[in-house]
Amino acid sequence: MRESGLELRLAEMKAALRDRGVVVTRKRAKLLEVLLASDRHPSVSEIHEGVRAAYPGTSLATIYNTIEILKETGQVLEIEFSASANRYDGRIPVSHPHLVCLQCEKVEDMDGTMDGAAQHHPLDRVSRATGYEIVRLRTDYYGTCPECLSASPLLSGERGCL
Amino acid sequence: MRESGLELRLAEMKAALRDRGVVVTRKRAKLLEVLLASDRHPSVSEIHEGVRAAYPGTSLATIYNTIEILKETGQVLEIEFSASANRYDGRIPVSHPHLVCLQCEKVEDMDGTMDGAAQHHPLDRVSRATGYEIVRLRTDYYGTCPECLSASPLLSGERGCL
DNA sequence: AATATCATTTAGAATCATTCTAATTATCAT
DNA sequence: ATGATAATTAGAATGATTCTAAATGATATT
Repeated sequence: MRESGLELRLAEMKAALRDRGVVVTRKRAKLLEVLLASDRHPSVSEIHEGVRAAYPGTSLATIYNTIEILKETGQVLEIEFSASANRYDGRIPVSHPHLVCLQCEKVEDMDGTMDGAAQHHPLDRVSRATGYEIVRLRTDYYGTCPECLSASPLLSGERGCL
Repeated sequence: MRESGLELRLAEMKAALRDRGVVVTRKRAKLLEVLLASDRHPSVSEIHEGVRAAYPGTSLATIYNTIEILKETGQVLEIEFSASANRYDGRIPVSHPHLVCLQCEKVEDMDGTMDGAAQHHPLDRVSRATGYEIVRLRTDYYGTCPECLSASPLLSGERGCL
């Protein structure tokens, strides 16, 4: 995503918070920046560290609180894991596929050319077909990333820790 | 799935455990039965209750231990949730799409005619395209099931607790 | 049958991410 | 300044899962 895209996205998130009636405090603004700063899909504690770099006193609760508001306003996509911390995508806050490395816990967006799943099964089509009111879709591929594969090729076929 | 299919599946799971070198104790056999008994995708505590109905003294640890072995042998599919207990699919232990109700926490297999995602993106095709060694795929649709919708139609558009 | 061995099972403690709580602090309008 | 409201905090509580060390059970060998 281009720089301008990120700027736009940042403005969008701030606007969404304001519309929601909450103040975009300096800590919250920093949180948004940290969230958008990388494509790493950071966890709450990574975000916490990032915010604390600027505002050392920041509590974990503030991160959780703000993430909760972002979730409620549809401004962040939560990627849940039961065996490790949840990860957050602020750049693209709607359902889209990911690649998850079970060794290093990297979470990547899957290349657009591959992301057929979301296209083939738009939420409303599934809603009509099933009678559910579908609000989101999770499409994630789990395995070992190229870096981890070359770091220890023995990993082939094993299973990881996520 | 027909009764014979379940019997077959049960035998398959027992064989897999024996091949692994672990004993299919009565408690473990009961666990497998409970796991296969419904299409509810039970949680560990539901399984625990089911096993305790037959063997009251059974500890939670036994359920977790055995589920772990089943996971390692590819005999159960773990559907992870961070906000509530994981759910387990012993009937179809390979990646396939689910419908998840955010209100009542029901987890259903998605009808075969809809499950295009797994077909369109076989794991090895994604592996080739990404350089990952993909071992499984998660494709789950989240929303409100028809029963919950008719129970309280106001739910439309809200978000749930999962 | 007695014993040694090894897997299984157990209760409870430990862990860890997340949520909750109650008190404090900051902000803003009057 | 004052009062009201929101934001933030530290720490406790929660809940699913994992770990631990001891107890039990089954099996094979003698």
